[in-house]
Amino acid sequence: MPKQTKTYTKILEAALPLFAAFGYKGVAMRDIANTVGITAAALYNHFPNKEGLYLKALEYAFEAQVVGLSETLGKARTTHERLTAFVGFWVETFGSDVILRALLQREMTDADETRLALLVQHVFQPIYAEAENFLVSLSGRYDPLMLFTSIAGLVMYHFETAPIRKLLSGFHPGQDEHETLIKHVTTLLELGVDIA
Amino acid sequence: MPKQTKTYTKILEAALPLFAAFGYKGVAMRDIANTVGITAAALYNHFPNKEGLYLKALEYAFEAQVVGLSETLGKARTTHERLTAFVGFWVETFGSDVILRALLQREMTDADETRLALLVQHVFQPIYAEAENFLVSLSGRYDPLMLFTSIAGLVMYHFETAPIRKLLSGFHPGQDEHETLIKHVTTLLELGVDIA
DNA sequence: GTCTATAGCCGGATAGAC
DNA sequence: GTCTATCCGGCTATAGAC
Repeated sequence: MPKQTKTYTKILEAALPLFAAFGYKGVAMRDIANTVGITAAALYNHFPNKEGLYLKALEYAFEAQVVGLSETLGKARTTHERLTAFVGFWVETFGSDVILRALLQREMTDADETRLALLVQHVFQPIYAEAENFLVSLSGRYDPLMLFTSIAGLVMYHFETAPIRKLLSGFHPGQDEHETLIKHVTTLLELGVDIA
Repeated sequence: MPKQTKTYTKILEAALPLFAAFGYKGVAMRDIANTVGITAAALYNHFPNKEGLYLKALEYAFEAQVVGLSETLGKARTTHERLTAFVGFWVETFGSDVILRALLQREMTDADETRLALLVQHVFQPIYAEAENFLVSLSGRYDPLMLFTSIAGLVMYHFETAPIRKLLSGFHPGQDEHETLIKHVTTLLELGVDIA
């Protein structure tokens, strides 16, 4: 199983959108092979089995996704800027990459031990580590991990519920624009609901 | 296909935890049948096919889940009490019912048109309709649906990320207690991050 | 490294006896 | 309404030629 062939990468890149859209069981080895332009049997020259292919595809999708957070946080001077940068990071990272977001969502619902560890190692732990100081500096009032989860959830749930909100009575397309979302979340975090 | 037999309900109740845990494709008709104590063929006396069974199971799980929200909101006198009640509603409804939450999560990632409509009709639209006035009264500053999504996300993302957070460095078991979560979310909503 | 062919298994669904 | 038996299609994975 040579790892650095061009085909190897082509397979991963063909597999990712499929797994993201239809899930592990929803994708057949034939589907991936067809997309690449080879037969299913040829896949086994590069990967031991379907499970192995999927795992490598996940790693490939997740690695090097967290670049730039500490830079972005460092550049920002005021707390307001840093908060906006942090919220913006979530919105841009997962708002622009539908595949990454879908994979993440599927992994969270399926909750396989091995793959969750991968997800933590490549995505959540690095982000959390870089953000922890900032989170504490934001407010000593809150548990850092809970605040982390809350900010992430504020952003991510808007994406997760997008197909649902389209059907709700209060929906307006403008709600899904990145700029609007960033502003909404940062304002809510800074000012709260502002009970009179 | 008689609908009111006892077996009919027993099938749905056997199927729901299976679908919640393993997803639509992860559950075989034989699995459901075995759990009930009949054979797979017998299932077709009650449902036209697997898809039909799944749809009825979803309806069964979702209907009458939204009881009590307007009562709860009505009882609360101060805005603080109403906010706590609303957050508490999310936490209790979905925090105590793992199956309901898993089904919801799976439906949101798979995003089938027909089933999303079901979900909106039975779950989200009723809650949103009952909460809209309250949301506007909370703060005129925010778009009601965005605020609705934000509050829901604050709660739900803590549940969704539970398996992940267990592996993160800042984790502490107390973070998963309902009381802690309610307090965290309401405080965050009322006061924000409190930038000095 | 890719192909064709196929083994072997599993899952949905039906037929027909009871 | 449930059973046994079975069909059929789809899927993973392997064997072996090129």
